[in-house]
Amino acid sequence: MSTRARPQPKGGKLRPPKHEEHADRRREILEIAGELFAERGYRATSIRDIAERAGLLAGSLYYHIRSKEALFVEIHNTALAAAATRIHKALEGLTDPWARLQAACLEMLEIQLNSASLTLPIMNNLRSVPANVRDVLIQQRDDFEMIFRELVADLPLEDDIDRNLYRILLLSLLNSADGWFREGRLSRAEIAAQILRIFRHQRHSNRQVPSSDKLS
Amino acid sequence: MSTRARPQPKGGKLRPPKHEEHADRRREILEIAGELFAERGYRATSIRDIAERAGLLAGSLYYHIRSKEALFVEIHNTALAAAATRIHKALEGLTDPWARLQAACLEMLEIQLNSASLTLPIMNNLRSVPANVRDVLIQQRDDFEMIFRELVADLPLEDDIDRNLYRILLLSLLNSADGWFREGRLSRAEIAAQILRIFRHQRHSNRQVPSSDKLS
DNA sequence: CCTACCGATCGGTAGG
DNA sequence: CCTACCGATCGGTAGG
Repeated sequence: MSTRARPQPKGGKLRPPKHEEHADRRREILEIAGELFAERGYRATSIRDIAERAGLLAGSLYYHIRSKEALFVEIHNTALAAAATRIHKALEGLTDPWARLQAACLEMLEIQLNSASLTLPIMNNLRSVPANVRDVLIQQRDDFEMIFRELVADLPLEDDIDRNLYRILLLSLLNSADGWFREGRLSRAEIAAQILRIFRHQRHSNRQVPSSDKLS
Repeated sequence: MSTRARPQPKGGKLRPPKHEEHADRRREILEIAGELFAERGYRATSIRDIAERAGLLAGSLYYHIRSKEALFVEIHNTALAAAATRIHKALEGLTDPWARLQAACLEMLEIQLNSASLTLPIMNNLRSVPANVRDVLIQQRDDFEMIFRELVADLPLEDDIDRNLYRILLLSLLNSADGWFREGRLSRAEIAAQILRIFRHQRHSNRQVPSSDKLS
């Protein structure tokens, strides 16, 4: 009777096993919860909001999840992993360090500005999360930042630029994109290009034209 | 009996009038609430938290404030006004556009990283605020951004840099400073200098040497 | 400024 | 997955 509302294929062969159905339902719930957390933040999203959107009652959610905190941590991890995969894919085949950085920035923008799927912008907004949970999340974010650490390490930056701060500032911009982005004026690709125009500093020349500059 | 705990000067002349005492108490409450909002965000700060820190009971707060929302709006306004004043003061006497920008950045950093007084970093963290309140706040923030609009307008930037986005990115960095700043490694002044090193682009030359430049 | 309370909502649980 | 709850906490109010 729990499957009352869902159409069932007649042949037993076509029906997936129970635990698979259950895993699907769980994934569905994670996705819904992810959207809500991304839209409203941790605290402003109630367990009842999630349940309602998933079509069940608040108490029933606990058949699928252990707690609100565990739910959030799992979503955050999934989102980080998905984001890392997307960025790695976006870098495939690119060798020029500036081109690689620009591609990574663009992909980060797409990720942060798309709250539609599990690959979502929860990376900010951590202040609404209980302190104990936040500590776990921040550590996993550090792992994720390794990608950018390597990207920045490859840049031919002037010596007086602190690469650590450079990376932190860049990531801070990208992670808070949904706070400052306004649809319409500039495309995401144009914004990525602009960001790179600002962050692009080379040891000797500032433009593509390698000429006309002398060393320090 | 409401003044029971506070020492009272004997002579009537030394005691401030009732309405002044009351205004003092109110200011005290605003300051306390401001710190809490800055630390925990709007939603995570309860009226009872504020009351406790101020030494009274939750219900009694409503003798001083109209509502939690009104309290937050008032604090936000006060903070923005104080920040604008501080930045204007920091710019006094400076004429070089890059020096002015750097001074403004440093002052913004100091403001954002100091959650001790009413001049505090509430500018971020707006997602935990109810939507209707947020709209009011964002508009007043726009007024505040005018300072940076002018600072950026004065910069001798290359033509292919979008000054609007340039300002938005810079402000986003500064406003989220308490999210990425780590005490210890670099001083605030050093960070401001680094930010300027990144955001400094001139039409023809990239260094301080004023020579060897021709006008466009 | 306190006492004493309101209705609403929260995360979570027991028992089926 | 539902019914029927729990204790805790929320913003806010009445009446003094």
